[in-house]
Amino acid sequence: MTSIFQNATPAPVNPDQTAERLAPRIVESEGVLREHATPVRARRRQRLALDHPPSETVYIVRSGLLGIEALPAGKHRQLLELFYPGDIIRRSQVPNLPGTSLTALTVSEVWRLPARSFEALLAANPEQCAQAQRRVAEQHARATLHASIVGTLNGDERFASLLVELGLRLGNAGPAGITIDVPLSRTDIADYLALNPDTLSRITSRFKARGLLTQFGGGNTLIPAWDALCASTPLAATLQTLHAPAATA
Amino acid sequence: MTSIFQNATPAPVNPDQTAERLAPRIVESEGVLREHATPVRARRRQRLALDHPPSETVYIVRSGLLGIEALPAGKHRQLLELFYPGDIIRRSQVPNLPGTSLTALTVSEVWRLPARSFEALLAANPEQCAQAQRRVAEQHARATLHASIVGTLNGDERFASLLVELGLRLGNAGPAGITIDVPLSRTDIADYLALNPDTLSRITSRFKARGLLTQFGGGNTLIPAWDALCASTPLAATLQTLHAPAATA
DNA sequence: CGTTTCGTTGATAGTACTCAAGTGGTGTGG
DNA sequence: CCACACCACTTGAGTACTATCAACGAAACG
Repeated sequence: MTSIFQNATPAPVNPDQTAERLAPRIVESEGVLREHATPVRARRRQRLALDHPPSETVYIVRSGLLGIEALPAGKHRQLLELFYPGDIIRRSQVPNLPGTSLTALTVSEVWRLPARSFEALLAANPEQCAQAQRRVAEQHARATLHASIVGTLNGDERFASLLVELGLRLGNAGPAGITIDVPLSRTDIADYLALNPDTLSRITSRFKARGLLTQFGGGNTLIPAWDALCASTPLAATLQTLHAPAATA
Repeated sequence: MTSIFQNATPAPVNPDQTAERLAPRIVESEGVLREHATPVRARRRQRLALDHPPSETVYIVRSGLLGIEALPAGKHRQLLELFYPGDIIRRSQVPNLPGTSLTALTVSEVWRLPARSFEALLAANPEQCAQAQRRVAEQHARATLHASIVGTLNGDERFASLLVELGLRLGNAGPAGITIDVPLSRTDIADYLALNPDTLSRITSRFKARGLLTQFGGGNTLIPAWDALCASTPLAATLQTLHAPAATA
């Protein structure tokens, strides 16, 4: 049991620290991209166009949370992937599934620029080229981890993994525990974890009964015992490396 | 039913065409990378070192088939991802799961070079920088698609999807149908599709009974009815866009 | 205040996992 | 050449988990 906690120290940050840790990344990006990118604000549930390669568009997330959704024929909606500030999004990164779209899950701000411009800018700036490669590699690792989560974990473990991810990304440490303003609806969570909404409801009920979770109105969630939550998923340590503040610096 | 076949034309190629379509990609890579990369030949089941960022290594697949495997605590081995010729592999692309390793699934040839060198070369060559970005984006799409397959499809559909993928990548068109020399063992396939080996055995028996599959010794597989196989997975059209010869040119 | 939507919960069915026994092929040693 | 052990694959029976369907309750909205 101690092995899990070694690397999975509960390190959600307060808003001030969040702003602080985003600073260096934003400064680096601003230098070259700011002049050529178009700032775009998206409201909740707004879809952003995902064009195909000839006129491909690149998005860079500045704030908020976005996701890729798909609508397989005759099946439920899927939430394939989540994007956080700093992430790079382009059409060719996404499989050509029916109903694929990029959707803002919260009020978000992104930079938009043509793929050709993006590539030209990176080619002209070695430092930023390497940085973009590392960023895309990190996103790839997250996509692979998600496949692993959905493929091998049961419902409870999947949900615990998502809570750990959101806690590390969006959590605020408070006196009673970690508070998360979860930007995903029940349906979103179910679609992301490849679970039925009914099954997810049972899982949340179980978590509440076990004291792992307390819910307020409007998606506000309190996690009283972070360590106990981390112990509920075998991948807490791995999530820590990909979602903890230090990993994105 | 016709909608599936519109884009999923059975287009496995014969060896000659395979060599032909790989040509342009290899030529482009050779120019800059060849001088700085170390050619490495790996035998079947050989593991390649995956170092962490400070001394990170980049591999570029030249021939063969490789995979990322992980050994979650108390669970079965997982095959997280498959890599084909032209793919780019580095440690930071892979989640930090226990027992993570890069393994050659067939006799393979790769180019190895330090991440710093790789980044420097891309920074110096705009054309190759853009090419590498497109390649990594394509790999990302495949990883996301795999998560979708494992998350929403049942056992039969998952297996059919893998057969379509391998048929498009490795298949040879013959008089009796498409022949595939499957380089994966039963265990490999089960671990890749997040299925139990027993369950996979039942699935293959079902496929044989339905006339979708004929097996010879040593992994040689014949698919008599490609269209029927494509109709067995809802993602045939999507697989086509990511694995058909035209997609990798 | 009625209507709609979302979340919850129970009963049931379908799917895959687990364990166990049986089968076939391969390699080794007598 | 045969006997044996060993391994991978197959197949059956029981179990666990999740999906599905339906009913109910609560909150949001007109």
